[in-house]
Amino acid sequence: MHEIKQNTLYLGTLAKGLQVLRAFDETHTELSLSGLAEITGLDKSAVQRLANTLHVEGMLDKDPVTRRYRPSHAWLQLAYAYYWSDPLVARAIPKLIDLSRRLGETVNLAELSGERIIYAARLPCTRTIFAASVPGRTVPALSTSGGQAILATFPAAEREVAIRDWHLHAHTSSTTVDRAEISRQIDDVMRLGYAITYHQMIQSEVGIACAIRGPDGRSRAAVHCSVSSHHWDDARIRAEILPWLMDAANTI
Amino acid sequence: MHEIKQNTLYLGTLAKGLQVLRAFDETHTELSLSGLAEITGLDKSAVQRLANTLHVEGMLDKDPVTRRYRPSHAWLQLAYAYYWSDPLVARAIPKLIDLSRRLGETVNLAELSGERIIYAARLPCTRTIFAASVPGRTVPALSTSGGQAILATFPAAEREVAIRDWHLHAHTSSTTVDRAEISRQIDDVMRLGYAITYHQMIQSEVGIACAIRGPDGRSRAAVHCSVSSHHWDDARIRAEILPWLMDAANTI
DNA sequence: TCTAAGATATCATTATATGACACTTGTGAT
DNA sequence: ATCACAAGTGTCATATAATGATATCTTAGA
Repeated sequence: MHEIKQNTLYLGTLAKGLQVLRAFDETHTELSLSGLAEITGLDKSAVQRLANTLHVEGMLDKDPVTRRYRPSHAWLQLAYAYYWSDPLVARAIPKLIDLSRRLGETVNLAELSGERIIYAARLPCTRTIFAASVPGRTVPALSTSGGQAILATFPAAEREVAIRDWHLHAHTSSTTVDRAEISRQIDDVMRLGYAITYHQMIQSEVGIACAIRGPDGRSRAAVHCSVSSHHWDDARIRAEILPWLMDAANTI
Repeated sequence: MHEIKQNTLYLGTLAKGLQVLRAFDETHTELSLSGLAEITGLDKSAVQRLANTLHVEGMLDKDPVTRRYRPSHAWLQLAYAYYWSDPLVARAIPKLIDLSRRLGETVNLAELSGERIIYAARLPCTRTIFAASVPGRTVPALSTSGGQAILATFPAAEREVAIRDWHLHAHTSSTTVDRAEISRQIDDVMRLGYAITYHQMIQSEVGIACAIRGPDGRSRAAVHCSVSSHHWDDARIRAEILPWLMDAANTI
C-alpha cells in the first residue's frame, strides 16, 4: 500500500504529522479530529495520535470545549526563525521601511518559491484585504508583477519553459490566462526593467515590481508595491513610485 | 530508556521531527547534520532520517554544496495559516495600520504566550534592529510593557503568581529584575490603564502598551508601540502617543 | 597528498506505529 | 426530556517501520 518513498531514510510518521500541520489554511482555521482525518485522508486513529502529539509538543492549541485544534504561537516562532535564515529579508527590510514611508503605500518583498511568489515581508500602509497584509501568502508567479520581474531575468530557455508550464489560476475576471499575452508582458519587462500588472489577484489592484538581481544577474526576489487603480493612474505610478522602487531593488 | 510520554497516543518520531525544526533560531540559521544532532541531542542516524524526510516534504531546504539545511518557505506558509486562525490579528491589523500612519512609529500586536509575549503583528515605521521588525519574536512578559498591560487585567491571585514565578532575563544592563519593583510597576499600570517601560529589551527603547480586553474584562493581548527615548520624552509620549494607542486598544 | 570530520548507505533487530473495534461523550432532532 | 447519531477516546494484537551500530564514501583542511 505504502508510497514509493519506501526508503529507510523516509519517516512516514513525520511526513503524516506535517500533513496535519498543512491541513490548516485560509479556509480551515480550526479543525476537529474528523475534519483533519477528512482533509489529510489519514486514518481516524492515526490523526488522533498525530494531533495529540502535536498538541503535547505545543504545535497545536486545543479548545477544551469544542475539542478543535488550532495553529499555536509556535507557528509564528518558526516564521521568526525563518526570517533570520533568509539573508535577503535582513537586507531588504530597512530599504522597505524607507520605501513605504516615502510612498505611503504597501510594499512587499516577493520571493520566488517554485512556481509561485511568496510575500516574505510586507509593510501594509493602507487598509486593504487581510490576505494582502500578512506575510506568507503565495500566488502564481506568472500572474504577479513580482513573478514577471523575476522571470525576466532568467535565461530565455528557462523563461519559456516557465511561461509554458507554470500553473495559472483566474483569481479575478481580469486575470491574464493567455500565456502568449504573458510572454509579451515579460518581453516588456525585460525592455523596461520593471513589471506592472493590473487586476490580477484583486480587482482594481495595480502591482509594480522590480527584480533584485544577484551577482550572477539572475533574480530570485523582487521589490513589489501594490496600489489602488482608483488613486493612481499610470503616469503618476511611473513618475512617483517607479524611481524609488527601482532604487530600492538595486541597493538591496 | 524512552520518555515518560510512553503513551500509545504519543508518536516519538513526530516529536523528534519537531525538535529538528525548532533547532533553528536567531543564532542557528543553517545547520549541518552533525549540528542538528548536537543541538537536538538525537542520534546521528535519526537526525539523518528526520532531516531527509523534512527535506523531501519541503520543510527544509538543503544547500547542495555545503549540505546544510535551512528553513524553507513552507515556514512562512505556516505563519500565513496561523494568521487566519487568530481572530485577534484580523481585527487588529486595520487599526494598527491606521495607528502606525498616525504616529509614524513602530506598532505591534503583542499576545501572551505562556510566560512570554509574542509579537504577532508588527508594523515597523522606522529603521530599527532586525529582531524588532519581524513578527514571531518572543520576550519575557514581565519585562515588557505589553506583558505588564496584560497582567494588570488579571485577577490578583494569578497576577501575584506570575510576578513571583515567571521567568526573567536581564537583556540589557537596565532590565528590571527586581520582582517587587515589577509588582509596583504593574500596580501603576492598573491605576493608569497603560504601561510604559524603559530600556528593558534594548537600550534607549521605550515601550508603551494598552491591553485589549475581552468581554470578560481579562486580556490576552495588547497594542504596543516602541519608540526611541532620544526622540520622545515622557510628556510627548503621554500627549501624542497614548491617546491614540488607548483608542486603538479599545476599539479592537 | 594525506587525514579527519562529516555525510551517506546498509542491515538485522525489535520497538513502535498501526487500524480495527469497542466504549464514551456530546449534539441536535423529535 | 429522550433518543439517535456523530464525534471523540481508549485498547490491543500484529507486523510494519524506526532504530542505531557499523561500514563506506565525500569533502575540506593540513
